[in-house]
Amino acid sequence: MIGVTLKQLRYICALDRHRHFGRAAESCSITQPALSQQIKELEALVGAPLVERGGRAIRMTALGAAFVARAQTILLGVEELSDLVRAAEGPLAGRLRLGIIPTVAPYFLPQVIKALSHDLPGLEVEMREAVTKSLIADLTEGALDLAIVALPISEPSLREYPLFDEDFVLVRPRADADRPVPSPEALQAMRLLLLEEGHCFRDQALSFCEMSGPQPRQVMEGSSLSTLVQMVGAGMGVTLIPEMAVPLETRSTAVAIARFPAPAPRRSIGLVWRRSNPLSDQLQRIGEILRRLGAPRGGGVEPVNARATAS
Amino acid sequence: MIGVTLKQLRYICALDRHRHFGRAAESCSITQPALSQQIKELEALVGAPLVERGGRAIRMTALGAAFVARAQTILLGVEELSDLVRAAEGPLAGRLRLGIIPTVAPYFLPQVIKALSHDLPGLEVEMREAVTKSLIADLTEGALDLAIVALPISEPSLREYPLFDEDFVLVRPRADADRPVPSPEALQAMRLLLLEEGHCFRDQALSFCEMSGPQPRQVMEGSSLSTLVQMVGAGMGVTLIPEMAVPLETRSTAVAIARFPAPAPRRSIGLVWRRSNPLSDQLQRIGEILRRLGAPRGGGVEPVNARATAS
DNA sequence: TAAAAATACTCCATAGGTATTTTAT
DNA sequence: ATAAAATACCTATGGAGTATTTTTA
Repeated sequence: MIGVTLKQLRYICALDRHRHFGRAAESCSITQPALSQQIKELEALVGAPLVERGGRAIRMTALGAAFVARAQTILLGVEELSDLVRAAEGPLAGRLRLGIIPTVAPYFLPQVIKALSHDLPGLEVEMREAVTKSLIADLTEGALDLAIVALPISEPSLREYPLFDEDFVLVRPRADADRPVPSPEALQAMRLLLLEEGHCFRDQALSFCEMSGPQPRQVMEGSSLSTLVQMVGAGMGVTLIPEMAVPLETRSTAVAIARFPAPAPRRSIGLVWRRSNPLSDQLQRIGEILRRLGAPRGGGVEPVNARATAS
Repeated sequence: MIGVTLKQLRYICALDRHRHFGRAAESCSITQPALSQQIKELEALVGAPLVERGGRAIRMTALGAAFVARAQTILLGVEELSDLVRAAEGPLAGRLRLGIIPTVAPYFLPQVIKALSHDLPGLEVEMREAVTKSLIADLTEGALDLAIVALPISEPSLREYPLFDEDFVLVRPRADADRPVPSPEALQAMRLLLLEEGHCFRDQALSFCEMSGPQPRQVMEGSSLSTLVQMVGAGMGVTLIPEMAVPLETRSTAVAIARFPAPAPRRSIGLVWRRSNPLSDQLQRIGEILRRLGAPRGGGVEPVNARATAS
């Protein structure tokens, strides 16, 4: 493929994303004819069409799709060249694109920001909050440098770095505070409030209750832990939240917290990043800094009744 | 690293290889000032020197070396784009750069060439004979598409495809033809003729004799199996050769062949190629074609005394 | 007929060439 | 003193722009 240019690869990838010459061109900050020309040139080099022009909508040919897939990894490699340069500039500095899942963000992020801005003052953190699947996709595509998620991810191209484990606790109406802590089986009979599809925390909670199958259950959905706790306060059911969420979410609501006896449901929170990222060593240093923070304290508002029911 | 071009990556890699602006430029078919310009431009983009200019000899900086390493994998990816296109053109056609180890080449290659030119007439095979280490290096660098070597290689980035296993046989002076076949231990006491360092066959033979350590032994070296057999004929000692070499190497020499009783020393011959090679499926097809050939027959000149001693 | 891509052409940025100077051994 | 790289300057290719035509749903 002598003669291809990185520009051409960028253009065909943009075209693959937008499926539209005009918009793809715009995304590349060039005009539509310029992009058309380069695509045409690329197809001439390849000797075969990469794009199916069909009036309204365009599609990639089979070869085109395969071509784009490879082109993307090449472009990722090129992107990583700049990370290489940054890595050589000594202590991690510049922009860090950090992803974090919604069930961790509000409770852990403040400490993360504080620790990083203290230990790595040259670092400018760019945040993105999204569910695991979306974060992992962004990571592997190079749109993100680092993510805080629940482990394990088990993606060979990604490096995992555990930070801490934490228990889940039960949130129920304050009126139920003195009742015994329900077993997983008992939980199944109660109206369980859960996050909507896509949140890993939802799956973790479900697996604790052994409700992994698609059986119809007394389940309602909320879009944030905060909402769920409010719903519990309104007497709509019970829910699980991670321990780190306790201080923030149970401040002034009519709910009670109860710990489960061992084996309590738990999750492991950690960092993930591309193994191929030249900043890998620096990212591990960030891991060390964050691990030193330990788990966000679930203490503070540690409710008395929790210990009462547990003992 | 917005703004880098593939040309610049090619140039810095050439400079890394040649350590000389003039010759690097020549290898890229441009003039020295043109290359100097592009390197300078690249260093401006990076914001740091990649090359240490030291009058006579130049060196890469630490960053430069790391940069070149990544650049090479990027360029390999680009090379593979053309393989992708070839793969889409249906039956394997065009140039195939095939490597093969010296202890297999003379005995197996004729059949390989014959089979490939029959089944894949569009294929133009480009040969390179070298020891395993060199072939593997060329494979991973993309200078070779496919290699015939002794397995296993155990390189994660390479795919292995076994073709056949074959025994090693003992070659000794014809005068010794009626003696019993020596045990591995007995072999250690004899003067064993071996290939020079680097040939995997040497190591395999040594490991059979359990002479893997660096103990001083009665060992002499030759540079080809043919030479070794001639030396045996001259009464200088004994040697091992793979079964496939028997017909060609023992035609008119005063040597006798003896098979070892089980467990006889063996080797496994197979293909290796880069997993990332887009031609992977086609290369496997080649594997299927070659596997159908079976092991090159050690028959033909199968010596009588071999069976005599074995029974 | 209307939206979208291709074509025609023009321009300018820049990669690369030649000639020369600077540098380091 | 000499080999090697940098600099100066020029040229030409080709990438990108504007204007326009062609295509097809």
